[in-house]
Amino acid sequence: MQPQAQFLQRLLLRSKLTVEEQRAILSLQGTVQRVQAHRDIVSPGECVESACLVSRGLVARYDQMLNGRRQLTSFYIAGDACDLHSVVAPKVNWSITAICDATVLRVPHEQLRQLCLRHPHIALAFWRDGTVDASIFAKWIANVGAKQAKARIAHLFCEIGLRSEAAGLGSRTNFEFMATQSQVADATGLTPVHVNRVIQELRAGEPLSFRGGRVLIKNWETLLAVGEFSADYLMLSASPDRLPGVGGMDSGMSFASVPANQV
Amino acid sequence: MQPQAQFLQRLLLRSKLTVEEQRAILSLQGTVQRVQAHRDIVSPGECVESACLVSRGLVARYDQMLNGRRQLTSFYIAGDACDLHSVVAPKVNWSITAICDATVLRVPHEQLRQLCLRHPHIALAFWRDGTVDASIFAKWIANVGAKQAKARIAHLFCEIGLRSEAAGLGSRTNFEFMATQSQVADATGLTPVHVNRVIQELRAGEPLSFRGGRVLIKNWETLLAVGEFSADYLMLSASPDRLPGVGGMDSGMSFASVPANQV
DNA sequence: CGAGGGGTTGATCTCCTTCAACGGAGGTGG
DNA sequence: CCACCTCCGTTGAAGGAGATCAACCCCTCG
Repeated sequence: MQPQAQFLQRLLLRSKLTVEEQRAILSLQGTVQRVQAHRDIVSPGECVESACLVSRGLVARYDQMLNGRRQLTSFYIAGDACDLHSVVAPKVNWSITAICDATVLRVPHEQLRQLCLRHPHIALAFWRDGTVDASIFAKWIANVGAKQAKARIAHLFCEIGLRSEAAGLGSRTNFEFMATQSQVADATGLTPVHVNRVIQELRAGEPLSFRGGRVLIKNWETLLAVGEFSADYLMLSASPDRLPGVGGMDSGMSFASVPANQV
Repeated sequence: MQPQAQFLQRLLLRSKLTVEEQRAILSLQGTVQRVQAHRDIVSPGECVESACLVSRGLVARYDQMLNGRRQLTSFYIAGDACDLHSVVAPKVNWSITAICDATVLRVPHEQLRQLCLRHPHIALAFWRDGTVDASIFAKWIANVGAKQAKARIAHLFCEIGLRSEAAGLGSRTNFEFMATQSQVADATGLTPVHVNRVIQELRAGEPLSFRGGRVLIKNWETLLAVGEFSADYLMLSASPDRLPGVGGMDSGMSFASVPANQV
């Protein structure tokens, strides 16, 4: 599937868009960029001029401390835009890196701007998307700030599982997660050594296995409980949303899904 | 100053708006609500129908764990909208609470929607505002996940200081912060006892005093260093932004500041 | 074959928590 | 006006979750 279609699919999870709006998104032009594992896509201080749509692989945003310690603040899987907010705030002060070999589509801001100004509902969909991001950030604060190691790690796996499923990349109990234990440590604010021990506990206590970039959750309910996980913050369940138009209803508009090849 | 004007002022820190757009924001109608300290304004599971502009006092968003522990995920001071994203995502799954006695203006989503659809640049300003929020969230993850207690607390004080200054509520080294040590603990993922000890260290080591809801920073540079604080993530320094219009430039538009009383 | 990255294990250390108690300020009611 | 309560800040002692340090193994890859 082409990256634009992946991205559209993701937007449609939460936003209702007309056929015309969908076409506009599908017809975005960008340059495909392959990124090696551990290479940074964006670095602090940059003023970026394009946004990145992840089309393959795993990408993460992180902050680096002076002592070298790094803290991942979010993961982005295929279909996610790791950078969309850069349209309204192009100056970044964090890094985005490829966790494993990845492919991204770089879409110039110029085009996204046009989209936003021509199609207000697309701007709102982008904003909504950013809101989900923020909601995940907030949950991570709670995760890292107020939970024990085992719960943090369990929570992370639950999140990635559900997001992968929603993105059509697997099921919540069996999905690819190309991160090392060390990267999980960076995401959960723990050390690799301790992550290792906890993952062994989780393996022993049945709920999951994590090996070679694949997560297999044997007992979803247990893992939910261990991670104190509640899915609402991902905003996946609600039906896609759209603000009622100014003049009244959206009568006469079509919201059918546009097949990806129809561009 | 009326809350709408405070809010506008905040938006103008980062977004450039025409006189007309500014007027539209100033003419928002809402209901003023006084909230006692420790009372919740929004609770998880709610589907809110209005957004809250903080006009006086201190407000915070938090998550509650099953064991009763709570994690604050952000503070909102006068002028901030603690809830703006609810326009595009009205279902909330966290709480918003008044840290001290506070006054908020509740603006119905209906009006904000109208604003967004009639004035695309306002939608973008709102999105930009949400992006700042997200940026702060991300920084908090790094703060809580990768720093020691002293640095976390120092960082928090730096942030609130700068934000207060930007909002015209004091200077970065002398500002009101009506939180208890216990609430600082909830924000930094520490225990009240430990926060107390660390604050004493900070007092002894000169950089700051924090008593009776007022922070006095005696040595800003030291505090920055201790907290490993870098202000860019607040997006305060850059000049206000505006996407270039579709047709071309913004020729003929006025971006002068509208006096608050001129509505 | 050697190098390097990732996973695993054990021993030790430490930052922070937990538990428990006390003092002071402010508010309330007798 | 004082007794009383509650919330907040403060202090001490003990305990624990996780960090740190240092190996070692396995696999892949050049």
